[in-house]
Amino acid sequence: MSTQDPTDASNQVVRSRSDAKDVARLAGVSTATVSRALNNPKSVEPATRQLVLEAAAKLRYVPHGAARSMRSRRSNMIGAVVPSFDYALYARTTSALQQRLDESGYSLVLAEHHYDLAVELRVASQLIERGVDAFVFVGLDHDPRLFSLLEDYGRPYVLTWGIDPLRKHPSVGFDNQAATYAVTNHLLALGHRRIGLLSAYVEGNDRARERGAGVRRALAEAGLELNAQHVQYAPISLQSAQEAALRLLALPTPPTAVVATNDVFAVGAMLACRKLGLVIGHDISITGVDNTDLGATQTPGLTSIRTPIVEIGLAAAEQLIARLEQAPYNPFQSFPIEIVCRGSTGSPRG
Amino acid sequence: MSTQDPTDASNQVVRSRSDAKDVARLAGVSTATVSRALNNPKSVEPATRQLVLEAAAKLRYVPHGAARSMRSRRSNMIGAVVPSFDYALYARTTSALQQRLDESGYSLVLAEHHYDLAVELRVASQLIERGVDAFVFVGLDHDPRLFSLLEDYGRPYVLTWGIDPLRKHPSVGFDNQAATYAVTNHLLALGHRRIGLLSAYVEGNDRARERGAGVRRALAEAGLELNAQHVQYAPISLQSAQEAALRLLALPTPPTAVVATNDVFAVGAMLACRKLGLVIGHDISITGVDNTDLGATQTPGLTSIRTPIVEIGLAAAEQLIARLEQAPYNPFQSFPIEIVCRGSTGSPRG
DNA sequence: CGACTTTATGCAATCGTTTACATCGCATTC
DNA sequence: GAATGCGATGTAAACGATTGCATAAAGTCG
Repeated sequence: MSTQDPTDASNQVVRSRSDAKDVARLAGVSTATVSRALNNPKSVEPATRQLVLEAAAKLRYVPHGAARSMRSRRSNMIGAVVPSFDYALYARTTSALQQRLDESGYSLVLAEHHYDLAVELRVASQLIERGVDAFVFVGLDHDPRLFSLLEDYGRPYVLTWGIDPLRKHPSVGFDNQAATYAVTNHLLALGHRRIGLLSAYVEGNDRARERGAGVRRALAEAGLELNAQHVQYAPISLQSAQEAALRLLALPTPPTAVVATNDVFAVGAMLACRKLGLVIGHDISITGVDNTDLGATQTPGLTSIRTPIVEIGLAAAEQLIARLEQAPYNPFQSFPIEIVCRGSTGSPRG
Repeated sequence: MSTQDPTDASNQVVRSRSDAKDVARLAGVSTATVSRALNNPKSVEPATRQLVLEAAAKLRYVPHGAARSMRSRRSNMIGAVVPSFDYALYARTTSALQQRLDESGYSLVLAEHHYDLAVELRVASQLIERGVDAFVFVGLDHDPRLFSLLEDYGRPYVLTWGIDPLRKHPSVGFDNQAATYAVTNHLLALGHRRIGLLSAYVEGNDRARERGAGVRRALAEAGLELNAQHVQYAPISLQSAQEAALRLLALPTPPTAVVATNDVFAVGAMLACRKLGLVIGHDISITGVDNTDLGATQTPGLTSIRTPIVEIGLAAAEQLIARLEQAPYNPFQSFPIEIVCRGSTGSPRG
């Protein structure tokens, strides 16, 4: 447990890195046998295998992955390209992904693109250079050249947080439109008629676009429509969400309810309301999407949609592992979502 | 922007991966020149360089990283081993780390150990196998064999979120003890005498240990001591923090203030208080550490300590890049912290 | 018991770069 | 104008595994 141990007994053992040749020599076999004993145990005599394992352990042998992947054309690394994971959602999904990959001996290489599809293309190319065997991307919107690249280099991939409606690209996620459709209907049922939308920029972001569409569809079905003034876009941060919400609330006839396309925006809106002295759930209703701790712990609690944050990570990992190991897999997986009602929504005043 | 583009014009160009030999042929030079043109531009004639770059672009050449790292013994990958990044803090630090690394052409390989130092050792070995050039670890507590391994394989590393008091291991962070020392003094100044501690398990977690020590030191200097009953340990999650806080509050003489070793615990405690109908900031005071959005957006806002979450990631990246590029670097970097007072703290009742 | 199969192992080529060394031409200097 | 040096380029040998093929030993069968 301690950080220090200057007299570590292991000093007497090997100091510098040893290779397969060293192990082979110590075990009295060829490097071919070392390789087989380590990677394909049943292809060598159990006794030989034992010898090799002992030699490897004694020499603290760590195989040279670059050499392996050069020859075997497999690196056992998976690349994940996310918009940003200084964002609880993607961090959780990625964490689940990493855990599942680790169980099967894969490592995760990570890159962010900060909602810039050109950057996404660049980092994906970089990850191909690093030799990753397969990719996880977020969302359905991508530069077409990304798919060319993946095809050229024969890298399997899976899109997450949405299902490709054309069933062209393997994807795991849920129905983003249904999420906001559900909360909007909830607000309509409570009697709201002037509903605002607080959204992420939709350029290159299908999730935001679909979530906006869910609101519009619900309103349309109620014979209403989304007033252009009642829509505000912002970058994903509490600060800018708060500012956007303030703009919304400063209108001559502000909305009585605000649908935010995610919990961060919703909490930003809550901050704005508190600043203006509005009582959330009475003077104004607010909903989020993703049901994060951030929203759930607010006072009052944020009405939101539980999305399959962890499930997406696990399913993506499983699909890619199956594909890499030539096992059967389900290319399209959609998870259910569910509304979680809390105090941030109520009937409009008067 | 669209996901689909079946008639992508790029179809007519190269389909499968091309290597340096192809580029050399097209440019009319040797592979050595290709390599030099790409990696060490000033060592070739500008005109030649141009030729190579054009050929590379035309063929959509992506170098084979494994081959490169095999020969050059450099992979341009950095490994980060964190306890968990389904935890806002580490996710933010890692995000900052990734961005800074990306700027300099490095990729980030990520692993989690979930507070198990044996797992940490295992994944570190796995990352060495993947060929990472250097490592970032969280905290000062590690298995001594981890350091042997790093030494054997000559991999530079930096510890984060704390400064090695013995100045043995390069480290960037801040004084964890000072954080809780500051909030405890704040509470003492407000008149609190019965102060409780809500902490993560300290085994293998120097941050938690130091933060506990900060409370004890502040109390000792005030002639008080931490009642053993007033200390509760829990895994890092809102749910378990809430449960631990309820145990604390159920005591015959519960503390009038609770110091939590991080914001998640603090917010868990707030949930517990709300459940019991206690008015936070009046009936009871609560403090956190790390000044996260989660705490800042609570009602009332959580008094906390701003810690250098992003700075740590940037400094770690810069240190490692400097070391890998033989530039001068500062192995020990300590950042200041500062108390942020909000409504969750006030004078004790009566 | 001989021919044929199966199994375990070794030999050596191979993956795609980088880089030490050799070479060549050209400019500089006396 | 010969000697020298230097910069740009090519040649070919690495880097350390995996794996196709060859081989030897052991097992199977009529």
